[in-house]
Amino acid sequence: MTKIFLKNLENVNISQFQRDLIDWFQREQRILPWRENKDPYRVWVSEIMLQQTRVDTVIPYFNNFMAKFPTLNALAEAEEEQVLKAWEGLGYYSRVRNLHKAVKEVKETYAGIVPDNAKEISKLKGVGPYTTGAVLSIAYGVPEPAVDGNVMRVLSRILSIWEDIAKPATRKIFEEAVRELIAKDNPSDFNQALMELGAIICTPTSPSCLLCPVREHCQAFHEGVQAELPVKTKNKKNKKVQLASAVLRTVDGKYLIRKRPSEGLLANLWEFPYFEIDSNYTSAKRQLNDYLQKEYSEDAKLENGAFAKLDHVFSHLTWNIEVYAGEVGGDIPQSETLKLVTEEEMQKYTFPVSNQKMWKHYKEKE
DNA sequence: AAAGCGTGGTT
DNA sequence: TAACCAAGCTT
Repeated sequence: MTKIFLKNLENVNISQFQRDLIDWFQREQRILPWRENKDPYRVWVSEIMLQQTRVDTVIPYFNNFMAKFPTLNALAEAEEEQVLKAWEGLGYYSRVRNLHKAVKEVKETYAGIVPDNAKEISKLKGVGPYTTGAVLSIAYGVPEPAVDGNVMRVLSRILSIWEDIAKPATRKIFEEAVRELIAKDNPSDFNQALMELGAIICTPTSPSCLLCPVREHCQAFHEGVQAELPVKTKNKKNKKVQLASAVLRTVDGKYLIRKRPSEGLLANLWEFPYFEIDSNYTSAKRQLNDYLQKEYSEDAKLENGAFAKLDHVFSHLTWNIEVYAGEVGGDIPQSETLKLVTEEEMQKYTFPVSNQKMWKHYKEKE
């Protein structure tokens, strides 16, 4: 495996490649809020937010997050509830729980200074191989690889590497390639330039090779096979799950919400109670009614038809949800994970987008 | 190694 | 529409 790309590296004029790439980045890079300075905390937060998430989506979240938690210590001292709320709608919520935990660790163990070496920073929760390299190179100028999907795509084309980038083991091949290619005098711009190139020129479909600053170094371009790279095996189909959920209101206008478990899907977020439908049983409404009466209240009463049927697609499964409205008594025993709240109080809690969709339909129905 | 983990945009 | 994607990490 190693020999494949080392052989191809012989075809690259490395110092010229570095100059062409970095010159282009310094000319053409996008103006982004996390590029205002190289505060390691800001770089770190941006890298976590950008995991599997588009730049345009991240920008407003990043600005809001920095306004609320301007420094590492501010985030470390914040309440979990506030931190999760700042992430609401961004997805992959374990990212922010891990970040919060890691920032506390840095405050306690490293006096609030983000470690500047791989050994220490990679031990932090949520900091994997990519984020380690990104923070070290961008914030501290350490020549470490930061191999994300962009970098694998770009280098698979430049070096004509045909390994399957969907396989975890493949990342190491690209890390070794970057170690050979990286500009030791400017690893920050070099790593960012590889990613920027992947984001705006060397795109997954129809790359803009005629605008590419390094096309003369690109073996896939010379062979005309850029459209066939990178090699990436396909994902499996999503599993579909049928759910019935209920917006339950008391006579004095409070709504029943519950907190999800601290691990797994949408951990620690709040939601309207739901139930997974057993298709071998009777109607969804009957099942939901039985479930609600058993779990929460003897007198939960559902309206007749579902007021909404909606699909919510996750990365690995799809919820098909029937949503019912109903009424409950106000004497339900509340706890840390079960509450009756007014519409206004609801704003403090963090809900997944699936729940926000239900609420939107509910309000439109009224 | 492979599966679990969100969301919104594009094709 | 369904599939695929977008600056991955954990278990």
